[in-house]
Amino acid sequence: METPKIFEPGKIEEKWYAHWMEKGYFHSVPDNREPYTIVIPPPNITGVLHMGHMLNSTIQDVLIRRARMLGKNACWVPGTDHASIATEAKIVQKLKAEGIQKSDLTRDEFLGHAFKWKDKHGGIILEQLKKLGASCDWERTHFTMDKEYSESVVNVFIDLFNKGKIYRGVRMVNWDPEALTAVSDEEVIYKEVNSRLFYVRYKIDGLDDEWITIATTRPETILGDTAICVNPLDKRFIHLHGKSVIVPIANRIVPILTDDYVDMEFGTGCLKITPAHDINDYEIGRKFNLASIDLFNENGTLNEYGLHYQGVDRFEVRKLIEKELHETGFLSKTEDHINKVGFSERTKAVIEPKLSMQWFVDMKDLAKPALENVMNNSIQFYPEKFKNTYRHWMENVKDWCISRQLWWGHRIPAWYYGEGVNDFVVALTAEKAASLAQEKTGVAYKVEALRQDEDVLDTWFSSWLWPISVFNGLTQPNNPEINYYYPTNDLVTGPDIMFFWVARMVMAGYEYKGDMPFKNVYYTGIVRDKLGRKMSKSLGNSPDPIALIEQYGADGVRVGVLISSPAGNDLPFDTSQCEQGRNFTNKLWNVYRLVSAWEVVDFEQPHSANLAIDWFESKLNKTLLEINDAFDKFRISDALMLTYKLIWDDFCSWYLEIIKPGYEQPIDKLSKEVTIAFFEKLLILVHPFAPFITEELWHLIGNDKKENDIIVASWPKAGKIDDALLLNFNQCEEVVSNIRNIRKQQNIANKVKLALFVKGQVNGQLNFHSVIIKLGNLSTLEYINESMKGAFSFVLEGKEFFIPFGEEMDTAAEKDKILAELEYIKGFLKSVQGKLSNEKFVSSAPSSVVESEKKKEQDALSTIDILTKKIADLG
RNA sequence: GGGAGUUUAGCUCAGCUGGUUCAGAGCAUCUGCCUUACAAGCAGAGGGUCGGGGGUUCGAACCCCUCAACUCCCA
Repeated sequence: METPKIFEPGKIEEKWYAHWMEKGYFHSVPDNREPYTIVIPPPNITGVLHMGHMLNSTIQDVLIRRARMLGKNACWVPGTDHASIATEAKIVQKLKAEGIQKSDLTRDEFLGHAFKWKDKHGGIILEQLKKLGASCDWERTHFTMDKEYSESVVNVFIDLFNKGKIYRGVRMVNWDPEALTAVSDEEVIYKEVNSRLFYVRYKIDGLDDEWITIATTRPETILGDTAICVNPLDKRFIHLHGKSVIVPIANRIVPILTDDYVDMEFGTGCLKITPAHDINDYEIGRKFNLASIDLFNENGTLNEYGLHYQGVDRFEVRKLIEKELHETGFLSKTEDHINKVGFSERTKAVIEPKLSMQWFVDMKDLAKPALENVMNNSIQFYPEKFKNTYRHWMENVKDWCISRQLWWGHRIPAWYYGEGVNDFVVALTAEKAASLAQEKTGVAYKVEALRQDEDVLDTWFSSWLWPISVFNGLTQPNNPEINYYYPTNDLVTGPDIMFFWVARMVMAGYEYKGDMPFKNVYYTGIVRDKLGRKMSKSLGNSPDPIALIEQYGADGVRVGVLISSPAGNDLPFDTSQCEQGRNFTNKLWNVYRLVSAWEVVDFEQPHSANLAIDWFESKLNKTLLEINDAFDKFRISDALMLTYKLIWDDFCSWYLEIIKPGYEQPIDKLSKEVTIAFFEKLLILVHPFAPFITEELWHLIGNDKKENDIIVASWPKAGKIDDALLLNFNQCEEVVSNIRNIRKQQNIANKVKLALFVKGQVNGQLNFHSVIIKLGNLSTLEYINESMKGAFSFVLEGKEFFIPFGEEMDTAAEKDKILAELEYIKGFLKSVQGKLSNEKFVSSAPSSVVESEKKKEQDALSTIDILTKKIADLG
């Protein structure tokens, strides 16, 4: 059967993935090899593969596959994250569509629905990763709510509580009125929005017709005002110090305070204080011991303090109250104003600062080793610039609000036995809690009398244990696996979760293992569309990765995604890159087509082939060192590009063109064998990037019998590099290019054989004489002592090359060309001589630099000489 | 408001300690070729005051100052 001209990836991907799985190549168990471990950033259980995962996972797979080939015990641990808010929202939505309200369900009923859903639809994304070729150890797939994992999470909570690092208290938190839960500072996204500034008049109490005007963006919170504040230095208000005002609508009397927090320049210089609904007001409230009036219900509507607005949504109230203030004469004016508003990362709802009882982690001590070990490069960031961002966050780290008013997640192991603020204990089970409660109070409590905290923990409170818990390092400390695989090697993730996840894993690592969780962190960029927008589901600008794989092949997409994605830089993605990737796989395919079609006959190897083999061996070795170096520096795109060019340019365009026998000619045995050996090495180098086609070709070129697969082949070791040879070949390439150029300019068909004469070759032949004859399609290559008239010519390295004219020839054009060249060289000479005649340059520059300038001068002079003669010869 | 980063060819990016690795790569473009591995290809070519201005230096894409634009992080 004839080999198709075009590689068809769809036919082989599934076959090889199944084969790899069957052979258990992805599975790792501890042995005496060096471990190489990556834990996947666990995608949300509800997630589907998007371009970000694609980039991220491809990089991880490249690293894992190369490590495997380097003989390391490669282990890539996959899994999913329960993603409490996102998943709960999804389940609630799904139930709603079925006519079920969450509020109608008990906690257990709800969780029953959730788990049922998870079992059915969860983990689609892991199946999608398989299509990409991800060589994860699927036997190690973890889920952050697995039994043992959950135990770790809860135990860590208990431990930190017992160490005094977790506390419970009333604090100002970020409230998401849509998800009805508190969220952490990191989950709030601030955005500039066009809003309005309302100027509202408050009457001074006890004075006749004296008013003070405040400016606010949130008039609906007026009902919760408990003070007015001015800057003590503000002369405009000195006469009002110590007075009180009457809050409009609420008709409450509140004091006028002075504090230098107030910016005299902003608005009217007079600030209303609503301690329950603004973090800064809250601080002032604490300072002056103000009452705080919480106006809002959990869903963002007003409560009984909202008076006649009770039950109305906060944004609706803003409109209504504007109207009321206007009608009653309290509103003096409004202005357009741009301010920053916090939005929930998950639900996009406007965050409401709200006082509430929550659980917090005290971060100060945890942050110390985490900061130190990144700053001293024990943990290395790629690119390094992210160290700055990391340091800034760590140095200003705030306590972490970890309780969420949700059901989907790890329930907080706190048990309440009374109504007092401190009437609780923290324990793994109700039984233990009962005995602890008894210890604490001296009273015996029945298990049934205890109420467990209703809240669950922030998702990241489980994710931060990921590198430890996937090896059961907390439930079974010092088990052989954790001791072998931890610390892991590389973490590949986006900079957007540096604080959510990376920083906290580092903290947990030092707290619970006394060691870093990973050695290197590679931050990928954000995948953007052509217009520079972040690819997202809501914008609908993200291509479906699976459709891309079907169109271009997994290998093509992998190459396309990596071909221009330096660490930390955004990846502007365009499908044309996948096209390039696909073309590359097709190129590989055609190497096979060519080589496999060669018929072997036992005859002496042509000289040109012999030369080409020596040259390519050096070239391959040299490039291999460069590729390894690029990998060591996590310059993955560079490593790919080096591989790409080695194959496309050096191997295909030069090496194979030299080796290739003429049409229907056989090849000598040795050349074919060596060529296949080269091809095998090249396939190994491409394998991490394009696993499927390389496995297919590996078998097609004869490894089928040997019972081995490329996935476990050894990464080549670089052998000898002959630099002189490489240099000589460069000259050969230039000669050939010049010949081709003359052909092109003179419209000489490729089939027409040309004669080439060289002047200035003193001893023997040109390097690569036979190669030049073959690639230049020459009838003859001869050496002469005198310049030749009536010939095209070019100059390289002081040697003159001549190609005699055919019948007709455009001398004028040839002369113009030489004149232009002459002009350029003369300009060049002038600049070189300018340098050399500069006293200061000659005396201060290093002698090597001066020498090289002198050589340039000599070369230029002799070239000018040659060109001038040529022009004379042309007449 | 505070901090970090970026600005080099049409696009995406390399460019190390200031000097022959110095103005590069890939893609795109243009021009020839359906040359028996590949037109998803081959061969050639043209593209840049290295964001603007100033300075240091014998010498600056690289160091310093300044202005501008963009991106990200934090409040």
